[in-house]
Amino acid sequence: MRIGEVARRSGVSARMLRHYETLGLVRPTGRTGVGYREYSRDDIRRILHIEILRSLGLSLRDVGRALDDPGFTPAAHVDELIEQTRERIAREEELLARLRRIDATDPTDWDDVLQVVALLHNLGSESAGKRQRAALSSVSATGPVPVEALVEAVLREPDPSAAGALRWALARSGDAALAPLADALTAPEPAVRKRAVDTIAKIPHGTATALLRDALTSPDVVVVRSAALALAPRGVPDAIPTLLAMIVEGTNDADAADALSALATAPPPTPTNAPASGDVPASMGDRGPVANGGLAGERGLADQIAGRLVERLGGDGVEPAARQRLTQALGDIPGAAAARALAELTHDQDRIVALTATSILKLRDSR
Amino acid sequence: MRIGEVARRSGVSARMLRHYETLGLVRPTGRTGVGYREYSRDDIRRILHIEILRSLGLSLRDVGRALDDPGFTPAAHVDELIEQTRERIAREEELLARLRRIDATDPTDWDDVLQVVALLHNLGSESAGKRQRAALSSVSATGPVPVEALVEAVLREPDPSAAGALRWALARSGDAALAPLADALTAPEPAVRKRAVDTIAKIPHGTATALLRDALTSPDVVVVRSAALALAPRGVPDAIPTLLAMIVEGTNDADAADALSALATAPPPTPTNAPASGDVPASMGDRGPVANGGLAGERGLADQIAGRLVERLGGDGVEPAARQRLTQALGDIPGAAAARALAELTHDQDRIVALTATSILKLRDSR
DNA sequence: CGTACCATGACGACGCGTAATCGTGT
DNA sequence: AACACGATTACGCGTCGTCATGGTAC
Repeated sequence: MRIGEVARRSGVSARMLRHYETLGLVRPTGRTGVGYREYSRDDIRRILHIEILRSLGLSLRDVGRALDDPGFTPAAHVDELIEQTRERIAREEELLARLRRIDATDPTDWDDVLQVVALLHNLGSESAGKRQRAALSSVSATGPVPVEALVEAVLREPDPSAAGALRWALARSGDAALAPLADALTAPEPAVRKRAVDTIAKIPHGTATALLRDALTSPDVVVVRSAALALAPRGVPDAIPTLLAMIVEGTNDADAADALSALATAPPPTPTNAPASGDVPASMGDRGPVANGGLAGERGLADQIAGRLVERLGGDGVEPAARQRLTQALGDIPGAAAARALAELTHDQDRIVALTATSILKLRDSR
Repeated sequence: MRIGEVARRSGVSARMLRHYETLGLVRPTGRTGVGYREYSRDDIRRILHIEILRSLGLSLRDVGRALDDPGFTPAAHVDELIEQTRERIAREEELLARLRRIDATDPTDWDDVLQVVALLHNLGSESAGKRQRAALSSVSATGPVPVEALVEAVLREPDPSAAGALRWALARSGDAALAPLADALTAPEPAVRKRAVDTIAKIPHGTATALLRDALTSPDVVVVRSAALALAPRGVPDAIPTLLAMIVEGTNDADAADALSALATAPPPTPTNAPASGDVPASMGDRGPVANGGLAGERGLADQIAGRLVERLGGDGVEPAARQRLTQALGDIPGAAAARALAELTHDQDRIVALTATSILKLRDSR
């Protein structure tokens, strides 16, 4: 068979058949009188073998060794090919992830692309300072910001300052961050779940509030507590049971008491995404209770919270220390109901509780 | 800054910096008196930009266009890069799968590799005939056989002949096939589960029998029925309830009756992997009941089966057609208990049942 | 004077298309 | 004489290391 037909039937171009010959991979059994190559059936089998080995990723040189050098065994070489392929796949996957990130920002020109890549690179930096600066710079970037990348960064950020900067950046970038953050609430690692809820807590939109309310039903107590602390200043009463439990158990009870107080004085929740007051990184810490002079506070809600605190104070099996924490929390609740309850507590059987109530009432009167 | 320092700080070799220059990507702002390249800060920024774009998979030519040609926008190009990357990944994944298959066969020389690849190729062929021949050839192959590939092939094989050949090959290749087949019993597609159980049914080893017994607890009735049909000739009485139900419901009732009969005459199950009688593809169909002249059959088991059939015959709400099927099944059960039950049935209220019992008894006597 | 740096130019590797030029089969 | 096929030789693609040869900074 001459070269053209071999090419057609094997799928290897005549060019490559001649090239194989120069490399010593196939030498046609014979030549016709005028020098045409004549391929035998064995030659064609060999060509097929070459193609098979090439399809496994062997170079032409290695194909030659595999077919002719008995010392060149497949055992180690196949393992090596597997390892190399795995590495290539890993690299390509990484590249694909970065390309997708870039694509998601819908860049208008290559400068946008460069900015995004630089940002991505800095977010993955070893230095916490660099990561923090990258987060801050993302806000002032001219082009669009890869929100998902920021979310992933904040979820793995151990440094508090960098995490704060990332949360601030995400708070400014809108609702797009909420979907991936919601997913992270069910992540296998508890630390990631905590970071997720703490990040959602920094996003002012109404959708974030709804998400936090969902988080109250999480099986992870840490998530539930953080959600409750964040929901209180937003005027969501669903947080009350968790906050009460925190005070009773003494876990983060000071924050929980602050939150209850904030809830008692907070305006009712805004249903849609209304931006919050603070829009600069200066107020990056936890927002304290909003001091609005009791003008807009819901009287009914404050009295209701006071009632729930009193209920717990009278419950069975509540430890003395817990009763004292509850009394102190009651002191931060405005309104007549709280005042009345404190007055009664001045005659409490527990002397410390009674003293606490007395001194709180003095402070209240002097105010 | 001269080229050496730039190279050190940017990670781009001096060779490549000069190459970039010939391509017009970077031209150093100036040259010293003797012609040394002098790079400015802007030049270095540009070099970093080049590296960033290259890291995204752009060719040097495209990098040039991206940096200098305003008409070359990223929108379409990034999408294209994503698509190309995806394709490369898909190809590499396929390659990796094949390499792993090969590695699993532990080839001693490249001829083994070639055989395995050819087999893999033919197993994936469009032609059912080729697939069948590949399956048959796998048995006579000198080297080791990629059992997992055979399993995957049989699980997706729609052609009965090819499937039969694959099952025969797997029956000869030992227990290695059982693990992946067991996994396939819980596959999402019902057809795959069916093929899996039918394949296990063709493997004679004791481990396969154990697996079939597990399959009796599957939530998939189809799987349970096939398992029961396969277990009966192996002398496993656990199959009885399913077989009875099949006869009552009329689903595959002839096979179920045969299976019960085989169970009544079969030897007790061999606990370890004893090869079955047939070891050639001639007996590729369902094995019928083993005619051993009633010498080794368990008398007790036959009578027990007869009892269960009679119990069903007397049950409430059993349709006439079902009672007739049960009677006929009873006819295939040897032993005194069955004979006695048939004699009683000749006076059954249902005339058809009575006639059936009568004619069966006549046949029995004439035998 | 030594050593580290710089310049330009060129080759090779990897797999393969393409093409120019000349000869054959039918 | 036309036309498909063959042979040989050679260039180019894209990225980059490396080597050779000669000059320069300190």
